[in-house]
Amino acid sequence: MAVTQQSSLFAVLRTASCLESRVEARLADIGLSLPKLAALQRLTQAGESLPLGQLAEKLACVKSNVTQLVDRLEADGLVARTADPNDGRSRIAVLTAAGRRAFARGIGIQRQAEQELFSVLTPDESDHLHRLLAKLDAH
Amino acid sequence: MAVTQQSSLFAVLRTASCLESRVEARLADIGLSLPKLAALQRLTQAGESLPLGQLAEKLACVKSNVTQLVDRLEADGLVARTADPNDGRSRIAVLTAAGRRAFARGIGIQRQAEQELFSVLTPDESDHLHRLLAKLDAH
DNA sequence: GCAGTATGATCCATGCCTGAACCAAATGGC
DNA sequence: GCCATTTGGTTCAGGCATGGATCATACTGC
Repeated sequence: MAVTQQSSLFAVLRTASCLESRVEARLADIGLSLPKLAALQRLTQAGESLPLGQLAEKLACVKSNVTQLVDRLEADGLVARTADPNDGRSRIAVLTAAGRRAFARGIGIQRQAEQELFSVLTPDESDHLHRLLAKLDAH
Repeated sequence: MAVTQQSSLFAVLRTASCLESRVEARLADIGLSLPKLAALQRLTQAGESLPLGQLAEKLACVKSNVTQLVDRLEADGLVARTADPNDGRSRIAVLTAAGRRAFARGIGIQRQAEQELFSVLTPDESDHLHRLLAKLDAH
């Protein structure tokens, strides 16, 4: 008899939160979270510093979120806020030495976890998944 | 040249949050959210009422979360807390008339949104997606 | 029956996210 | 140069999630 197919929407959401929490669990070992790691990554990619507004853009979130995220990262000693010489309103988040180390470790953990979690898929399947997801994202 | 394949992990997470926010946006029109709708659904499925602990189990979340979620639903007038005659510790969440109406409307919106969002996939693609996601979930 | 333990719910602190209100600094038109 | 507007950030209120502490009630062994 036919398999009762569960909601596609919830299938995607469940898988996502499942993957997310497994990666988060590993990152927690070094005091990082996925949002924190993402912020550190953007900063690294941008050459270690970015005005908060641009960081918000790259993280595709609202500015007030970045304010708080950087607050937490600053409390952790991973980034510091500095003044923007060209614009008195702007504040620049810059990676600290500890931030660079945390990012290096975090990105390693993330890649490792990702590889393990997705090792159940063949390269072909992985490709196919990407194509399907891209279709869903479109517009 | 080869396409630089983006992280599979982030591809899944991005698609999920994208789908989620589009459904949430529609639900917001009637004052619901996905977590609230999910709670109403469990209650409906269980015959309109459930002890909070069991609701937490069905929602696969922690009890303290349900306490707050039911607080909000109660404030919205969609559920009410009643005593459990068999157990003085237990509190039972029961759907109100407004809760039944909200669930009926919400589930309609959700199904409609889901259908629209997944209409970009053929039934075959949808099947395949399910299989891939199931593989990722597996243990 | 009475300790001691289990359990159901809540409370509190915290993380992450949003949108609205706000403020100070920059900018553009005149 | 000055005022109105725009822009960068923060603040605040609130939603949703977690884990740990707490409390009252139930249960269990004796």
